[in-house]
Amino acid sequence: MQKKEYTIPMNYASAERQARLFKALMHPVRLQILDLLRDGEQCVCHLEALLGQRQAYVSQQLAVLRKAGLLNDRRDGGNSYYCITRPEVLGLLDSARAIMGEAWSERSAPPPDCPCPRCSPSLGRSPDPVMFSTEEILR
Amino acid sequence: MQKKEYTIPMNYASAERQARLFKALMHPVRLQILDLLRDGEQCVCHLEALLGQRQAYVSQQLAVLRKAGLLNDRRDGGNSYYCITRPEVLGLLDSARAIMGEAWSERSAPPPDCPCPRCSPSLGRSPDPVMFSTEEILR
DNA sequence: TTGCAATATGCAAAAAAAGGAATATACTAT
DNA sequence: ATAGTATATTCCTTTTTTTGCATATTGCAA
Repeated sequence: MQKKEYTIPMNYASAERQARLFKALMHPVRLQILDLLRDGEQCVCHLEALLGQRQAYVSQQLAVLRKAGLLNDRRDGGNSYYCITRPEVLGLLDSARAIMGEAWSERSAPPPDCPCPRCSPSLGRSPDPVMFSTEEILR
Repeated sequence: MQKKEYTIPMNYASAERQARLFKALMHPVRLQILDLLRDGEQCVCHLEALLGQRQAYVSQQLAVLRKAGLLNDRRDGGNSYYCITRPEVLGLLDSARAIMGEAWSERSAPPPDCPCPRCSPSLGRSPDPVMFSTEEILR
């Protein structure tokens, strides 16, 4: 008779480390954010516009992802740009979609109304049609 | 000048569906359970022994995974056996491990002290060395 | 400096998840 | 039926997350 082998559970520390990753991914808006960063970095105002969420809210979710080590941020003047540090996580999203079924909608749309210099070099912050001088507004 | 394409976020419903999956995976003990089920179904008492956790606790975590659609249960006499319904989730665990680094320990160990018929056909419930008749115990 | 825009952070109430304990259910054997 | 074993579920308390709101910070321009 052959010696029987018994499986032992993966150690708790490893399980916790993995759980931390999934914990970062367990939030719909955070998943949307990661998905939006697929093709490269985006500035916060852009994400805000695309998601239609309050600024502080988006910033909070970004912070969660950043603290989990999934995002890097880069400051450029007034704007900050976030990008994915571990592109492998995108594979997790794809697997999740495959497992839970149902593809998501098309991935192209009309331009969001986002003021960041990259999105709207003309519109944006830069020239900013001045209609009143500070003095006029303050009367 | 080329028409610029804009990415839209995956719809919230999809994101929520995926989030539900990750939510089920965000718990260390649940990950340990899934890992123990890699090589096929196991009975609850077995899992209990391997994890060193209370029965009710293990049962609760199994229920979470079952309700998330990740586990199937099969009743056989007094015991119930759980198995993974979507083997693809194991890929998620592997990816998570790869992303979070650090391999887990060896996967073989001495037999757990588990009473289920499969583990210990001799030991187990079945023969059960009878030392007293019911009458004797009840006096 | 002052003011404004972009972004981040702190705080508190509400919601959700975790974990313990008791109890319920289902089978088996007597 | 009765008792015992294996497993599931319910209830309750504690801990974490979530999320809105206010405020702080940073950079830039007037």
